[in-house]
Amino acid sequence: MIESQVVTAMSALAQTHRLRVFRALVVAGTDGMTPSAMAAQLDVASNTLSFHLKELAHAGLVNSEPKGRNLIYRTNFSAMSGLITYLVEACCAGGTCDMSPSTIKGLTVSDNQAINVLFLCTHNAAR
Amino acid sequence: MIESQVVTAMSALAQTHRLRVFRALVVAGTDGMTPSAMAAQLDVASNTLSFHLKELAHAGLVNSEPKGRNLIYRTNFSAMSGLITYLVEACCAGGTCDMSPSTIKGLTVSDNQAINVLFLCTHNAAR
DNA sequence: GAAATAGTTCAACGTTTATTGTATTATAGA
DNA sequence: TCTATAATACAATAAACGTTGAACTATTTC
Repeated sequence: MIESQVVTAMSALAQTHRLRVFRALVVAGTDGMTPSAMAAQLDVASNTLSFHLKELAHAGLVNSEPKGRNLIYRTNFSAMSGLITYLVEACCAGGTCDMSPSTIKGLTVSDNQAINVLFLCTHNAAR
Repeated sequence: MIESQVVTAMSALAQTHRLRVFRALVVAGTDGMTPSAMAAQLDVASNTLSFHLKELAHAGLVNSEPKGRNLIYRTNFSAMSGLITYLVEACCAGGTCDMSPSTIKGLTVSDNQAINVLFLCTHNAAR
C-alpha cells in the first residue's frame, strides 16, 4: 500500500457517516449489506449514503456486487489490514526495537512485527 | 476512544504532510524531533508545518515539550494503538468469529481479539 | 542591548468536501 | 405495460481545509 492510497483511505474513514458505514459492514461480514439496509440502520438519506459509499469504494475499503435490484456492499478486509500495517510498520523502521520473535508462535515475521508494535514494542513501551 | 476522537484522528492522518510527519515521529521514537528538523527533512515551510503539527496535537496523536528554544515533538503511541483497536474491534462485534484464544499466549482477551481480527479471524479469512 | 534563531499566529485566498433537491437508470411485481 | 422500489448522478450551496506572506513572541548568542 502506497502513501497516496493510505491518505485516500484515511480520508474515507475521517467522516462520521463513512466510519459508521464501514464498521457496520465489518460487523456484517461476508453477508454484506444493501444501501437501503444501511440507510435505515444509520438514518442517512439515500443519496447522501450513495455519495459516501462511492468514497469508500473509491478508497478501496469496500466492494459492491449487484444482486437483483439491490447492491450488496462488503468491506475489503485486506485493504483494512494494509492500512493498519502501513501505520504500524513505520515504528521499527528506526531499528531500535526488541522484536522478541519467540513470544508469539505461528505467525510470520511481518505479522509479528505489526503485533510487536501494537502490544510489545520496547521502542515505544516507555511512553 | 470514542467515535468523534477516531474521526478527528483519521482526519489528522488523512493528509500527506501530516502522515509523513507522524511516521517520521514514529521512527524517531522517544528521541522525538524538533519542527525545524522535520521541516528540513520533509521540505515543508515552517508555518505550514506548524499548522499541521497543531492538527496532529489537537487530534492527540502527538505531544510537544519545550527544550531551550526548541520544541520536541513525539508520537502519542497509546493514541495510535487506540485508533487501530477501534477500527479492528468492530469485526467480532458480529459475534461470529472463532477467536481461538489459545493460539496466542501472554496477551489479554481484548489484545487477542484485535490480533485475531488482523491475522486469524475466521469471519474475514475467506475474503 | 542587538541580532539571529525557533516556532507560532493571523488574515486572505483558492480548493475541496458534505448536504440537499431534483432527475435518471434499472429491476421487480401487479 | 404501469407502478413502486433501489440506487446513482448531477448541480448548487455553505462550510471546512491547506497554503502563503507577514507579523509576532521567546530564547540564545554576540
